[in-house]
Amino acid sequence: MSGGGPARSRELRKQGKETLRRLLEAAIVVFDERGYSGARIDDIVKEANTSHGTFYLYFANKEDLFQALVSGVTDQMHDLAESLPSIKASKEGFDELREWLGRFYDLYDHYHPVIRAWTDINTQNSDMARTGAVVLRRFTDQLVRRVREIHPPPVSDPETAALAMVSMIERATFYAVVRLVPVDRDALLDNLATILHVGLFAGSRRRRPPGPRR
Amino acid sequence: MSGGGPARSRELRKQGKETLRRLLEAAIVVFDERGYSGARIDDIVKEANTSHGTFYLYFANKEDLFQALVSGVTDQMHDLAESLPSIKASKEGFDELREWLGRFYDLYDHYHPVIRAWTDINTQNSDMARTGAVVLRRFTDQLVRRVREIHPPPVSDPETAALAMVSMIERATFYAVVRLVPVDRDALLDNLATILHVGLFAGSRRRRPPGPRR
Amino acid sequence: MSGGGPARSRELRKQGKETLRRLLEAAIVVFDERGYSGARIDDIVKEANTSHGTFYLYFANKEDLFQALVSGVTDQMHDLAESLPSIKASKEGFDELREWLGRFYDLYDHYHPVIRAWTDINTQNSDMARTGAVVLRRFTDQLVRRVREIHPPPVSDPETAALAMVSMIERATFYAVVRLVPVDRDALLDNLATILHVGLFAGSRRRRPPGPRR
Amino acid sequence: MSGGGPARSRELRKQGKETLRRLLEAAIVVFDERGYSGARIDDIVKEANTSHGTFYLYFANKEDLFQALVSGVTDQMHDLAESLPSIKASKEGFDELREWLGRFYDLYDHYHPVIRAWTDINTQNSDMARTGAVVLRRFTDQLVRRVREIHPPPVSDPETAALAMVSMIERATFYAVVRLVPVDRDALLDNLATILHVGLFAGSRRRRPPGPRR
DNA sequence: CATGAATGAGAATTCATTCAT
DNA sequence: AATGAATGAATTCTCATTCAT
Repeated sequence: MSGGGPARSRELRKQGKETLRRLLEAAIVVFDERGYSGARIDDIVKEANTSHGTFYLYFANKEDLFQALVSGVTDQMHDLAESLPSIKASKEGFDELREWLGRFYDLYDHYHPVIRAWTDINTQNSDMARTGAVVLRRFTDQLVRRVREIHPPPVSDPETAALAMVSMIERATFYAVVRLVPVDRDALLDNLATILHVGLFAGSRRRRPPGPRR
Repeated sequence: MSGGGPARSRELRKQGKETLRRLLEAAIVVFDERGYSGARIDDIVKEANTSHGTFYLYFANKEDLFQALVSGVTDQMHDLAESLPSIKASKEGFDELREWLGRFYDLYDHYHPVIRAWTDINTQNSDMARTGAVVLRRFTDQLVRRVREIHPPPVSDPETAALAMVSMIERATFYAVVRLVPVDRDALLDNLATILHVGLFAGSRRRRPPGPRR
Repeated sequence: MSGGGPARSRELRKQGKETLRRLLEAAIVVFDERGYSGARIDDIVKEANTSHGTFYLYFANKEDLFQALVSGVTDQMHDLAESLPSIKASKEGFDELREWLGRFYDLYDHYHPVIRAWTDINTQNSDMARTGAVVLRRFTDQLVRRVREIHPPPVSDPETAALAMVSMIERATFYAVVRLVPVDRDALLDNLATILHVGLFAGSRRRRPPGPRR
Repeated sequence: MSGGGPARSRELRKQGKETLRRLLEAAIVVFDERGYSGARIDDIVKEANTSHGTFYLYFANKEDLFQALVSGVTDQMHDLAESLPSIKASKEGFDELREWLGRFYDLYDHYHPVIRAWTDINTQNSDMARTGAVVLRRFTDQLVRRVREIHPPPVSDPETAALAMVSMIERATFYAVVRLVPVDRDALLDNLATILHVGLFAGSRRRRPPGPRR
């Protein structure tokens, strides 16, 4: 993950890279504790064990740091969307789906403070909101593609169905990750995978796919 | 919707009630534009066409105002959760479900700036987060109750299934309301209702329920 | 003299006007003591007996305050330029010229900290520099007009001659006002008036105009 | 021009001298763009293509660098003042005067950012202001000497007349050099020389000295 | 000699809240 | 009941200077 404005214009040596990394990780921690707008630069540098002035060597301001984090998350989200496999009716298909959901969960788990703040930065016309829409789009588009591969077509409107599925995955993961509901990772993933798999193949199969482990 | 701290202890005449109402509505507008922590008292009083000093005649501070808004939303959310009807397999059952989703949508549409700000107030240990969890709980509990009424049982784990459904409804509505995806109210509601209805009755019915209008 | 950005958008009552005036006068004092860039907002508000926050009620920042001062000076400079009388060869003409120089001196005396900073704010492309050029232009233009009224023409190139005269007046006044040379007001004014008057009428008169008082 | 504090105590090799020279020239450029207090060490080292740390190898701080520049200018100004020739009524006298003004112009042209910054350092009691007064004094004293050589005495008060002349020369040159007025070097110098020469010899001559070339 | 990194004191700015009218 | 003015604590940001390599 690369630095913000000021850092982008300089060549960073080993020490510089390390400091940059520390600042980015510290920001995630502080955003988690206090939210984006509640986070003070001061909190971040303390968490990163560095000084106030150093912060501004790497980022123009808090938003610049946030941008750097967001663009990192965005990249990984895009890769993840790309890697959504074809969804097969078989047990193997179920397992692949569940495994993919697991990777989504883990990414979300690490970056949820950033993702959360992202949603909160209410700037209709900013390109931050635009970026968010693009990420969402990548997930739904890829899911639409996978749904279209299924015969017979499980739904009449794959576009909206995909949006609904992504909504479900995203928010349920969010609730779990921020502990707003007391559900553990495996239980959630089993259930999500089951609901999705059943929903997509209920019309063509008699029996349920392998149920959740617990 | 009632006033905050200072206002609570006073009897409000007609003029006072009007000012209070203007402040609350202004706050929603400003929270929409700038988020909770980005909203300055100054913005709110300007939007409400009143003065700085007047604000503190009605609210102890910004959080007090926010509490007033949240408790209004919370009450309405609870009423709405309560009103979720038994879900029947019939065409009538579908219509009732869709109608209920419509009421959810409209409530969300008006208050989304408040709901959004809710997460902005990140402080894990505040009772604001607690309140959010309670609202979520009410929805899932009520939905679990309705799912349990269905025979044969459509899912093996009604608790997690309900969580997934609520997640889907909430987030898809959010995406639509804040225009992060270009879908209109009716199209979204038709599709959500269909997905939920099919999901709950697919096992016991041969044919799809009435499809979306468009 | 009117206020800066923030103050311009509000109606000021008596108390507000008084505070604004105090801030502007305080700024002149502080600019004199420490120069423009050396002046801290803190110094200014202390001199004005008000608080830090109050400053920003009237001005967006130091430059905004400076702009307000400059535009005040500019207006008075323009009026002064306008009031340069026709220059007559007579004793009365000499007296009128000297009186006008006296008004220039007094204006400069009060505002020299502002004028000085103005010159220092080296911003080739800013409109501040532009404004300075305009003021200079007004003086030279008016002087050219007055020189052209004289017969026979005392100089072959009135444009550059006027520039030279204005340069002399401005800088000599500056040296005197900031005490870089030990010359008092009356002595300087007598001499300047004499030099100018002789320069313009030497060709047509035999005798010197009434000499300086000392 | 010699280096500042730290550099003074060291013997500089070829590379060192080159770096020192680059820093001094860079400072002039940056002072021109941003003024003295607006100039950051960072700007200067970037302009000089060197690093932050290197700056402090040659100068103790920004003021030290400035002192080095000022003392260079001061020396050259003193030499220039010394070199003001006796002013003769003849065509040759006019040419010598104009040539001297040309040297003043060129010196001013190169160092005007330094001269300008000089006033930016406002602190009345600093010896920097003292130095400025001394330079001014040298010019006026030398001019007084030259005026006293002229018979019959062209003015009754040579002291103030000299001050007025120096004021005119300095400020007109300044206006021209910083492009506040659109006049080119030769035109300005012709006119200045003419005005001075006529002023000093008008009483004893019938005809104008050779007019400006354009 | 040279450099990138780090530092922290100092200055600017914001904004919730109080107050006098 | 309403308001304009004032306040100052909290925060952001800048930049001269030092340091380790």
